[in-house]
Amino acid sequence: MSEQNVFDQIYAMVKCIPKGHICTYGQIAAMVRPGMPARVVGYALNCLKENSGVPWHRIVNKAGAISYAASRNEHDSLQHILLEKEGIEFSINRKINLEKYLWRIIPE
DNA sequence: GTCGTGACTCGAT
DNA sequence: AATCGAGCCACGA
Repeated sequence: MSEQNVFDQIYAMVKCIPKGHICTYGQIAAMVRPGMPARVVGYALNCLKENSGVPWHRIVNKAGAISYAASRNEHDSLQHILLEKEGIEFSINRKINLEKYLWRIIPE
C-alpha cells in the first residue's frame, strides 16, 4: 500500500465522499498530493469507468458548476440528475452552494 | 526517452 | 461582468 498510483488515490478519495456532499477537483488534488493541478483529477475521472464504484458525479469545479465533459457526449445532465438524487440542490444557474454541500475532509 | 493531451484553476483584459 | 489565454502534473502511445 505504500505508493499507489495517483489515480487510485483519487478514486479512493472520491469514494470517501459521503452521500449528500460534493468536492472540488482542486480540493481532491491537494489532498492526494500538494501541488498537483486539478487537471490530473479530471484526467483520472476521464479514464474512470461508470461501474468502477466511484461517485464521479460528486465532483464539481470550484465554481460549483458541473464541468462539461465533451468526452461524455452531453451527459452533463446525468451528473445533475445524480446530484439531485443525492439530495443536493442546484441554484437557478445550475450552480451548487459549495459552502452548503462542499465536503470538508479536514474536520476542525 | 520524448510528445501531446486533459471532466481545472487563476489572472488579466 | 464575461471571456481568453497560459500553466501546473500525470498518463498513454
